[in-house]
Amino acid sequence: MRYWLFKSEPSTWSWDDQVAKGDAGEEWDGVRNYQARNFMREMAKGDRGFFYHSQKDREIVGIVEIIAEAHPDSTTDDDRWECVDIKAIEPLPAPVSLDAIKDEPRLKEMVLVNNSRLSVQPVRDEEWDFILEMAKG
DNA sequence: GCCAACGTTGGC
DNA sequence: GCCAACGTTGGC
Repeated sequence: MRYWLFKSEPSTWSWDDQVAKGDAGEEWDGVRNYQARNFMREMAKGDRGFFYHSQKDREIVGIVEIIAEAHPDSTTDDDRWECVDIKAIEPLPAPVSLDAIKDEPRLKEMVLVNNSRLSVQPVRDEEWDFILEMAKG
């Protein structure tokens, strides 16, 4: 299983919105960036991802699971753009902030730190485990 | 609210 | 196919 990170501005689509969709989940649509799309094409059903609130909050708030692999994005007729479906699994015991991640030398290679504008990104196994430890406090 | 970084678009 | 212009994202 691989790990990922999904970034969303909470005023547009928040963790609470995602939770409200339940097991039915929701398309991660609206991505118009090739790098992000390519990562979504690599995702497999059952992979997991962090749900990150950008802008005002800047913290990882929950865990999601990929429930449908890449398919055409229903919000556009442009067939270049695809998306996966994800569902909320559980919130983190405590959110892990961008500041905390940046303060942690073991996470300095994270895409989140080095390419802040990429909205869908891979997370290494060791990064995933370490962030979960941080969330447990 | 500003601005740096970056990706995309389109003219040539 | 290059590159300038432009638009968008997101941290600060």
